[in-house]
Amino acid sequence: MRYKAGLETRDRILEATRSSIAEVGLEGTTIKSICERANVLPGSFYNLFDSKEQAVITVVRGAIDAVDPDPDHLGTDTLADLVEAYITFLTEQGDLARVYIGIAVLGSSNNSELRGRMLRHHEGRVTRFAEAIQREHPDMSDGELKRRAETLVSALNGIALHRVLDKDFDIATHSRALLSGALNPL
Amino acid sequence: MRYKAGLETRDRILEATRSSIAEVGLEGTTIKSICERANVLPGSFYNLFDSKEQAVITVVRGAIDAVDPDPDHLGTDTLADLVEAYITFLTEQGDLARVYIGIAVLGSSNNSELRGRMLRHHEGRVTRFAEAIQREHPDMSDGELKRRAETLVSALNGIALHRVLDKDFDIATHSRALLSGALNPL
DNA sequence: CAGTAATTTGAGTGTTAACTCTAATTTGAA
DNA sequence: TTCAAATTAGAGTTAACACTCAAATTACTG
Repeated sequence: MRYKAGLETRDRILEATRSSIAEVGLEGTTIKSICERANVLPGSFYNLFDSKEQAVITVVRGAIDAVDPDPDHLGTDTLADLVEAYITFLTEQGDLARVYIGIAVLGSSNNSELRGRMLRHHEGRVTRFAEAIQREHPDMSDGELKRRAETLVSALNGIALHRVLDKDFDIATHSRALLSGALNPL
Repeated sequence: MRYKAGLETRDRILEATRSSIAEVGLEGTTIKSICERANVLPGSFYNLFDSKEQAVITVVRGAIDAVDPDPDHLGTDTLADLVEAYITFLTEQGDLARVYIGIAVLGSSNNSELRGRMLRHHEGRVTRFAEAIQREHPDMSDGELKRRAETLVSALNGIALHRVLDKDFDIATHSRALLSGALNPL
């Protein structure tokens, strides 16, 4: 049972955790950095969360959910829709996108809970892309569908990742280039 | 001036640092983990290196150099050659490849020395790819050349990165698919 | 076979991290 | 208004980290 004050503090702590991961990464995010951003003392943090990891996982779960704008999975997306949705997520949800990329790619190695969650998420994403390709190419074999989906999802992640290093990197143009065949102009 | 014993210890420490970064990442690599792998005590480590960071940078520099099998830059590589060289590096230099991907992508955020080094390396790599594209398409504009090179390098890194999460991921097939246009079979 | 310089030892230092605990304060239902 | 439960405060604990240092040992040179 929680009072209103506790729930508000909890929200502040999660927002602080999110911004801290986005700005300084998982490694740089400490109880101290979270508490300072949230204007809270360690005792309050541990009154609401069992561990730092619990707060981090809550934030990451939110980031994973935000990647997929159609959780109901209506099955009508085109490949271009999926790519555009990813571009939109990356460009419009700054902090969450940074958390997502940071963890998807690098942070999960230590933490088996996060790692498992991210791997399952990735599997689902590849399936989603494969189904979209199949809608456009009904005769393609399952193996080929999966292979193409994997290439595309990994390549998109590579592009998203580079933005973490270079703030001005134009994600949208590069992502669309993957689909338009601009890599192989022979 | 160093005795032979010291040089051998130095090699053991660098090899230990390399394998530690490859296995448990930069964050999991501690003086203790290095010294245990190298069969050395902390005092010996600090007799040969000024800091942990110095050993790490030495290892990373080796990984960066190993990516490029033609440092003389003869200017005769085709795009396919460059992609194949990267595939070879990733598949045949297991530990170094893991170090490279780990740092290129995630580890450099804390460390400005590493970050600067990696950014310069990336720039050089994009230029290299752009020149290879130009050799095949002499009429393409500089902007377009750079854009295509950036897309390709980032996408390749995304594919390489996914192998860190999934040991069985087939880097070679997916990397070649980027060039062959198999992403966009419309 | 000195003697000196390099190397190794391993206990020790200072710092910072996550997390705990008790007491004080605030909340809100009866 | 009362009072038990929820919340907050903040000093304190434990552990792990990078790194130091004086003494013991080993490697090479003349």
